Amino acid sequence: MIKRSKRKNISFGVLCINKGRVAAVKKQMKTDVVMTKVAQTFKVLGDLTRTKIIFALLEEELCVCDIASLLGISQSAISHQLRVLRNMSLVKCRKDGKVAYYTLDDGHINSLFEEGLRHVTQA
Amino acid sequence: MIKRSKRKNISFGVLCINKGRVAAVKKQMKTDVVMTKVAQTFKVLGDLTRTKIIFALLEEELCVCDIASLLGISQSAISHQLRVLRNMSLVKCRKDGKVAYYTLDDGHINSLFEEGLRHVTQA
DNA sequence: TTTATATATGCATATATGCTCATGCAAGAA
DNA sequence: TTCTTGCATGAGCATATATGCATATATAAA
Repeated sequence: MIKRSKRKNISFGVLCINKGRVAAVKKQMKTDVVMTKVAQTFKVLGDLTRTKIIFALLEEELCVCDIASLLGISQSAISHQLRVLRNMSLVKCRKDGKVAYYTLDDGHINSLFEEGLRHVTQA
Repeated sequence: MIKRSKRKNISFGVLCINKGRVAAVKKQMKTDVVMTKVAQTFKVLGDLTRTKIIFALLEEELCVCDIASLLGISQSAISHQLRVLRNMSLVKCRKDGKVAYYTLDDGHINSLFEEGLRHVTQA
């Protein structure tokens, strides 16, 4: 049996192999706040239901039951996800009587989403 | 007490309020396969550790322990995440002896990532 | 008023996810 | 050969997440 107790995380003792490169990257690295926001933005777009909602709202202003009908997903599920998108300020809501109409609330989402589509549909 | 048993999902019976809009969106809607790929791509980018890895590799070719050192995250965690990125063909690996060097394996990721950064750092 | 409808939301739950720990494995050093 | 090193990976755990159910809320109709 090989004893492993000696090594553990010596790589953290050595730190890294290419110190120059690591230092260079460290200089360019954004703050944790910025990186967290970037990750959060991608994460919100990283769910099939929300992806479809965004795509739909890219085309038309729709109410909750429209979206539910379009995607074949329960009103509850859509409502829950719309809240997530609202909290991220990606969609906004307009009330017309009992009906809640949703639209995109972020110009950048278009280009971001289309960039994602382009990535997937490339050769 | 109000009885709710009568209604349930009548909204699915009615289907939707704006049939025209829904039909229009349906025409434009991509296939589930495409939408799933889009969502998966965003999901992979939607984790802080992976976001940082991508950013780092945008700047330099790095080995596993470089990345671990740079981000202050264990070698194991980095390795696990690199596998995720490998499985999505977002990074590729070059072996130099015991050392595994990683680079980005997808030109589109640059623009996608920078679009995300732009989204976050806007006013 | 009472009833119906469109949406929102708290709770429970099943599944997914990210990390640590331990260890496997391959390449080089001793 | 044996030991060390850099990386990969499976198991287990703790947290996160997406959805269904039941119900609350608000608006409108009857």
